[in-house]
Amino acid sequence: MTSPTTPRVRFAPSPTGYLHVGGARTALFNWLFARHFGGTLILRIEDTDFERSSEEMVEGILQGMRWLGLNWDEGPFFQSQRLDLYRATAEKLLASGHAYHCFCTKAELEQRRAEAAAAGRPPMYDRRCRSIDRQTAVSRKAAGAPCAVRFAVPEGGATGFDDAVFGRVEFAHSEIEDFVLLRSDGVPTYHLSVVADDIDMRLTHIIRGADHISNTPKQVLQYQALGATLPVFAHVPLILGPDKTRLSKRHGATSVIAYKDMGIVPEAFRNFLALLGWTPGSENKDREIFSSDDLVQLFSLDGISKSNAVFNNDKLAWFNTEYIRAYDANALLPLIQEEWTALGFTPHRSAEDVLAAIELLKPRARSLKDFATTFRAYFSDAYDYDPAAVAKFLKDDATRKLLLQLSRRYAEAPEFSSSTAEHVLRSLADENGVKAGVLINGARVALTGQAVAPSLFAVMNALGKDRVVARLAAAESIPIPD
RNA sequence: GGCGCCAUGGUGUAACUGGUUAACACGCCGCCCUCUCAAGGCGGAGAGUUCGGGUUCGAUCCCCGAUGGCGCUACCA
Repeated sequence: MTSPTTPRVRFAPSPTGYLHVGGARTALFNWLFARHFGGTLILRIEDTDFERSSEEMVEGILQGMRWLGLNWDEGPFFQSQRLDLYRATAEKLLASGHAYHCFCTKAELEQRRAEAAAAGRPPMYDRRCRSIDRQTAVSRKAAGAPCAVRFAVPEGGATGFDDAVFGRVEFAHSEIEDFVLLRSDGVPTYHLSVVADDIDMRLTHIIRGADHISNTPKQVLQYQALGATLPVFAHVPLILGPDKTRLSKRHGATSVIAYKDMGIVPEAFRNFLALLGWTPGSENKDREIFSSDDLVQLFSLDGISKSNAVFNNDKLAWFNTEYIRAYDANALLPLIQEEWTALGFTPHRSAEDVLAAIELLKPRARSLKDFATTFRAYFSDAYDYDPAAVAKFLKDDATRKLLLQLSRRYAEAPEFSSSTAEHVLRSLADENGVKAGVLINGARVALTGQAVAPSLFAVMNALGKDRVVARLAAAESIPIPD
């Protein structure tokens, strides 16, 4: 037996230009697993499909991982730069008789597939090139005949593996076709490059999407042919859209960065994602909020569920409010600033006032976006009045007149605080036989432009005397929507 | 079509190796609080565990079948 080794895992996306939700969850699980055991996470870019890959395309993936706080220990490695390894591996398989040259052209294959389908036969490769003996194959190749390399799947029996999530899974060899390892242009297919790399990188656990379950026997066969020890496979169920079909653009955002752009806080997204297809055990069943450290400590392959999970935006939104609320105002500020600059908004208040306003508002924010949209009036004097709010609370001329009076009283008052502000307002209402609520609601719209805000006197306190006086005085000139 | 996997309220999940009024969270509804809206507090509706057979004194849990969903079925990954 070998000495106990720390796990080595990998996240191996293909470079599509962005990190999608499913990939992010796979990355997260690998990261949690590695961190839990003090292991190593390797980032590997599977870019053997040159048509669709370029080095720039990886930036989106890195960006997504950084946003989620997922760091890696080795890489990124690019498969496009490791071609020699794959060719050598194919050569080994060829030499040991586990693989053979195939001279069938793509067109021929397609035609035979069509015929098979028409005849109701399974559209598998008919293995005709398998009978060409090695000598003639080599000379045909040397003569310039283009050929691919296929794996020779054993005739009878079955190949299986013990999945850490799904348990024993087996496939009959009759169901596995002689898959291509090396294309005729010498570029490896996924089936070859994953195995060659996973062996070369000494990975101990393969944690990846369940869509790879059916591919796994093809890989197991190669491990065996190569005499390599099998890693532990752990397939993670897929993430589905609300209609229970695989999550795609149709369902809205699939890119992780799109959620950042929606004003989601990374901790919220990570927490949400972690709980999609995994539970930290029944001891923690009444808890939903887990810090990064909690997740690392609690993570285990045992908690991974076998059934696919539906991505639920409402739940994500809930996590987001929880996290925004729990954030320290100082820590929230840079995230909010990003929103501001994105919208070309500049706050006109002192750093201290900005922080105080954030403190006041964060318990009611649904998204970081709120700070740059509906909460503008707390950070700048340039804000808009929501027409619906004006129509609801500020259309009455008498109310506007009273707000003007209120403004004067505040201006004349010796001191200004939440409690004195409230006292002054209620007295004015009493004197005029008006309900305090009328003035309160009107003042809220005048001060914030919104019908919805924190407690009015807390708002006044956050705004300060001068702004309150000025904005109330301006109430009269707020346009009334038709 | 073939092969594989999965199946607990609308959603995410609990329910120790078969014995629970099937639990929690999101969402939804109502009430309280109240200056608005959230939040918060309280309460409620919503699944008898996809369906049908077994095994068992007893099945969400074990077995078989059906149905449904998903995945794979490329010289894509």
